[in-house]
Amino acid sequence: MKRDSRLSGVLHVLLHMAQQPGPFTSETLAKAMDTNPVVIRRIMAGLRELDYVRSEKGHGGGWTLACDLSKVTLRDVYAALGSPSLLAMGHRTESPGCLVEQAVNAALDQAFHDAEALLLRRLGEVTLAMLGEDLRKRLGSRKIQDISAHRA
Amino acid sequence: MKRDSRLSGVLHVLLHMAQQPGPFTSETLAKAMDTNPVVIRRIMAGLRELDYVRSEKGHGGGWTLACDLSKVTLRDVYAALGSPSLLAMGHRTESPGCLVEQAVNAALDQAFHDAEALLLRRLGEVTLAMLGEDLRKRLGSRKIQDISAHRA
DNA sequence: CATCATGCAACATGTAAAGTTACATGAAAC
DNA sequence: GTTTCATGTAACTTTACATGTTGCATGATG
Repeated sequence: MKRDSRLSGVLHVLLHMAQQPGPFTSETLAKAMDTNPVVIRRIMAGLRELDYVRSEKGHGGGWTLACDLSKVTLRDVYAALGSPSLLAMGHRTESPGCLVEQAVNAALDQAFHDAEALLLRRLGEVTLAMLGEDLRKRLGSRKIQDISAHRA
Repeated sequence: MKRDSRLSGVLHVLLHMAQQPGPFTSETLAKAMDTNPVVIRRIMAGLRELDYVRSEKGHGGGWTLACDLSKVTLRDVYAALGSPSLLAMGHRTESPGCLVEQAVNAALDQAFHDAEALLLRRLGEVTLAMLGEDLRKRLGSRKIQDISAHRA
């Protein structure tokens, strides 16, 4: 199954934006992510809706952070993407008239639900600020890498 | 994202097989699952590899259970399918030369790994025998439903 | 040897993310 | 005001993968 990488992608973008001021154009961000500007706009649209970022048109326009990074968790970002399904597995039918199917679904649902809940809890425990802090540690003494120097 | 339903499907088949003796043809099982015989053969191939089921050709042939249901867990069945990815989300690149990407991946991996581990643990706690027991409870006083009477 | 069943390869379909193209909208620079 | 830059969005193409389908080879039973 093809895996959804929007969460990873949007976090990457946000973290880059947190490293330097100034608005970033979709094109700049797209180059850094090795993707297309339209894709950037798509995944950022949900964040703008929730006022996590702001976008402006015209000269000097682009994307700007507009939230307290210590107040936004990875779960919030996930929700901003529309809460796509987390699990790669599901049932074949949603209305099981067959008792065998019901028994199977009950067992799987239990496990799936627990895993999903744990995942959401974990995502809710990490803020963007914490991610930024972790990044700073990784950077160590090194200079902060300019986004334009992003290597694919 | 489209969700993989092979685990649900194969469990459905196994549980049906546990309800009555005799070999089942792929066609019979396929009708019960409202799918194609070839699909049945595909998902059963992995189980045969691990000797959970046996298949025989020719007249009177078909699929037969060949394991102790109290010794095979849902996790075993999952593994027999080739351990397809459990989570619907992943990273964009696997070799992150970018420190930002590394920081993001580290955070997500942590959460993903925990959820995956929990899910596997849960699946490992349920045996096919337990599923069968649960099914018997659901059946209650009702007669055991013949597989040929399976309603879609 | 005819029939039934699996084994398997090859191809078709459905779905969703990801990528692309095209054009409209609005803001700043000149 | 018109040119330039940037987002907004719809429509389309591509890609990946589960699923569905067809055809034929293989082997077992009657």
